[in-house]
Amino acid sequence: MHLVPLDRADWPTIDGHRACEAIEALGEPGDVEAWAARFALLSDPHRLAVLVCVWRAGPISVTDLALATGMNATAVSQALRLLRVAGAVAGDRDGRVVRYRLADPTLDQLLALAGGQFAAQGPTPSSER
Amino acid sequence: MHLVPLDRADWPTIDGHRACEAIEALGEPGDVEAWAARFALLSDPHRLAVLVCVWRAGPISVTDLALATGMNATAVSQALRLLRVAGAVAGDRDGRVVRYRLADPTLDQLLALAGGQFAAQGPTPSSER
DNA sequence: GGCATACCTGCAAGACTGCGCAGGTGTATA
DNA sequence: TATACACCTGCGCAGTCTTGCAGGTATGCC
Repeated sequence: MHLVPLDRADWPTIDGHRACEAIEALGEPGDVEAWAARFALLSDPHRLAVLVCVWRAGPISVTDLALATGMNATAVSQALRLLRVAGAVAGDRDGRVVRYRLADPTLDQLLALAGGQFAAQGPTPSSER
Repeated sequence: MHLVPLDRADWPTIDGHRACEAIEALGEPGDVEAWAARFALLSDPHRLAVLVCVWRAGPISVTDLALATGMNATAVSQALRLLRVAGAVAGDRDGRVVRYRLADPTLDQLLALAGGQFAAQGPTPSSER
């Protein structure tokens, strides 16, 4: 059960089988990188704030997001661009207003896991909206 | 229901109530930042790889982590330092070997959510270990 | 048609982060 | 006691990311 690549075959080891389990756990290299990219999307406080607002406050405009987060409208737009190209959010144009909504179901689960601790503890008006 | 801070009271808005909902969703400012920090921990592919290995391959040494991930042992140690001060992992010394294990239960859930798609699809040895 | 509004897009400055090297600490072995 | 090993810790460099400004595009209203 030697999953160790040939170029690392002579590297030192403590528990060889543990290393093999670890390699197995990593699966395809691309998978870890893809998830790291997804987490990177949530790693900036401002961007995460925007995303939480989009998640909980439904389809919402850039202007209102700026008001809610206290950010510059340009910064909000910039953050949304990243989220958009990553497929996290999608915008629907309504006249000259663009309202953004969550587009990635997995992100919904992720935010729910976090939101269970920082959003639901607040004065939730009526269940889960 | 005006949750808008006074210094933003004159900012433009599209749907005022949406902005209020968004502010409500954010809760305490510190909460969002705390979660952003948590996500930032998982945002680096190498660090995430280390964390996944620790998560799935149980208590494992720095040397074996380096072998599994293909990283320099110093880089692994560096990554572990960040994870350690953040409370994500903890190390148990056994002679001159230090074996690391997951220390944050919330991270376990987070990784399970991601792992359900990149780790469990591989040849899972025996259920969930 | 002309103007104001809502939003998007380059560009450059600044800050931040991760990596590798060199050196140090603690532990087991001869 | 002396040596080898596993790991940890400052330091400097390179790469990346975030931000703000200036300018552009698209839409609605007069």
